[in-house]
Amino acid sequence: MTVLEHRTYSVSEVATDSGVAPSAVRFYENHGVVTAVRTAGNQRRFDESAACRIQVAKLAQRVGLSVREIADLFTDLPVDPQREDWERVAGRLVTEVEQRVRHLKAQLAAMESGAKLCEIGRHDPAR
Amino acid sequence: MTVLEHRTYSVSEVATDSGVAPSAVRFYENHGVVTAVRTAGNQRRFDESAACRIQVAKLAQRVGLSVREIADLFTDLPVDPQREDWERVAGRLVTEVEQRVRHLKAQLAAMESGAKLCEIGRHDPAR
DNA sequence: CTGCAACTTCAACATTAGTTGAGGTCAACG
DNA sequence: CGTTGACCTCAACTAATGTTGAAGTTGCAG
Repeated sequence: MTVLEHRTYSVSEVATDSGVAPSAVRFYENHGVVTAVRTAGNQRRFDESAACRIQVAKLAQRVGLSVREIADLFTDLPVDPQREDWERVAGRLVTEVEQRVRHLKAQLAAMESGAKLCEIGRHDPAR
Repeated sequence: MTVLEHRTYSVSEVATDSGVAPSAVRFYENHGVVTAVRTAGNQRRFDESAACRIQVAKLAQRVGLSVREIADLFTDLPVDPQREDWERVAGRLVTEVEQRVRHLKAQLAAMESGAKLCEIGRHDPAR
């Protein structure tokens, strides 16, 4: 039973596949969103999941996560992640975002029902 | 029937009431998140809604809106906004965010069901 | 092999979202 | 009416998220 070596991808391939610039791919590697191995000549080689990570990263940024938070989210994504690994990460991402949306809604609701429309937890007496 | 002049607030009052630094209050005024009138001596005076706008702005940033987008969201908030004005703005904010979350979920779902776990709309032939 | 497109690093630049500090003015308490 | 804390503007700085360009290296097609 051979260990089938999946093919690798260069910076520009990952860039094309994920829809970002090559410079962004390098940036994401520097910040732990994707990881790469190096060739003998020091060039980056990514696995299949790299483009996927970057696509997810762009989606996550759009709903308020920082690059740091995204890298943290991916820390327990194994090399060659399987569907269930992606499902777990996607689930955690959605949970986090839904929590932020719940917080948003709760605060908005509190403000709308506040006496002066917007005195959430303030009420400093002397004024 | 007198036009009851609601009291005004200084930069540091708005800062305290909204939980940000005075420098941020000035920044938000420069970027159209809040508006101010000026005293004879050129000092900013805000209405009650200023602290509220900033609180909403911080919530909105947390779910991915830029300062520009937030200022745009507030453009049709009248002076001395009433509950229904806030409800309209809050509704638009929530709608926008929920749209982003729907997009996130849809893309994640598409990626999870994709053949190679992550080839959403790419499939370039020659490779 | 050779040549050239794509790669490397590094530093500088751009933009967004603020903060800090200098130098000067205002307002309001006593 | 004077003092003093809060205000004003402006410029410079920070940090995050990238992009651009210079100078040099690699890898692959022919």
